Amino acid sequence: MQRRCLDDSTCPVARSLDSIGDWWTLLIVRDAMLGVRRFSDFQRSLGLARNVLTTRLKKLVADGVMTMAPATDGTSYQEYRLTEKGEALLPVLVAMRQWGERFLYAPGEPHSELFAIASGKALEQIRVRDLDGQDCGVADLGLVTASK
Amino acid sequence: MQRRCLDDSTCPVARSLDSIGDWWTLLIVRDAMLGVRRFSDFQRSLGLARNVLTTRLKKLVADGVMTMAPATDGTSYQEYRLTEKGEALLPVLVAMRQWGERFLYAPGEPHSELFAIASGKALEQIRVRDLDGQDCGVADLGLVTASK
DNA sequence: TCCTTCTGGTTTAATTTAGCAACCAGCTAT
DNA sequence: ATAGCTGGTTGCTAAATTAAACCAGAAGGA
Repeated sequence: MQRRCLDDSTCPVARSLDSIGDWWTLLIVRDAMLGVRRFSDFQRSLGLARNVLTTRLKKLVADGVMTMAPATDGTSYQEYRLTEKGEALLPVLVAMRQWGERFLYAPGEPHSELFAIASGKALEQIRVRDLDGQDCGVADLGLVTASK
Repeated sequence: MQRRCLDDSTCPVARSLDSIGDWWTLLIVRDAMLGVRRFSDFQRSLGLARNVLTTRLKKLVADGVMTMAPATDGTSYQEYRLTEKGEALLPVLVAMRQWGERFLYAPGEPHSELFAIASGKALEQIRVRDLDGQDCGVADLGLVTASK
């Protein structure tokens, strides 16, 4: 009995979850975006079991979300870095972060927040729009099966 | 030994994952957005075990993402619906969908796609921007701890 | 050089979760 | 009335998660 595999799904959400839906995986990606690169730093930062971290990193590398490369700091150790594919998960993490900020914290409760280094300003709220720029809610959307 | 609970984290991503990071949960929310409301319809659509569906729905209701209400079709059964909080997960699902569309399908491979019913047009690519409207990549962002 | 610590894991064992099938009581349609 | 649907629950097994111990190679210090 294996956990259901969704990597053949025709729904991109399901297929994405097959890559990044595992427990801990998105937190590893989040940390990687903040500059964490080394095995022990991930482990310290997240506090997860080392063997689990091993399997998660292996899967992320196998899926092309991260790469393992020799460290750039002179030591003969290695580091894990996000690929372009991995960095492209930024909108997912930001959307999740904004949802959490809005619904999961009491007013005044402290939480971390992203800002743009260049301007020092906070981020715009992510919205779903169609190609005309019209905001779309759940009720405004339909689903088709295409093959582009 | 229980699976790590992250609902006290100061990072909104972690706290969000505590609500919606479980296996199957985001797929249930996705189906709910497409109009699925009944227990057996979720089960048929997703093909997950019924006991797992039960615990997922209970947690979603407990977390305020969905509600259980008497069905509107005259029968005395019940239906599960997204709350406003649940519908607010749309950007998360769209971001995940767009990531999957871009990286997880071979050219020409068929997959489902969202469109705006009003205009018939597809969705704009979700981007991360600061309040000036400047596009931000991973390297352009910093993290602070605030308490708004 | 020797000793200690850090790194990046692997192994083992205990606990929890997921998947499957069977079962069941209360509705509904025929 | 009766057969099937609905919305579960229960019990079992396989797999995943956890924590803790262990380990070899590299780095750093005396």
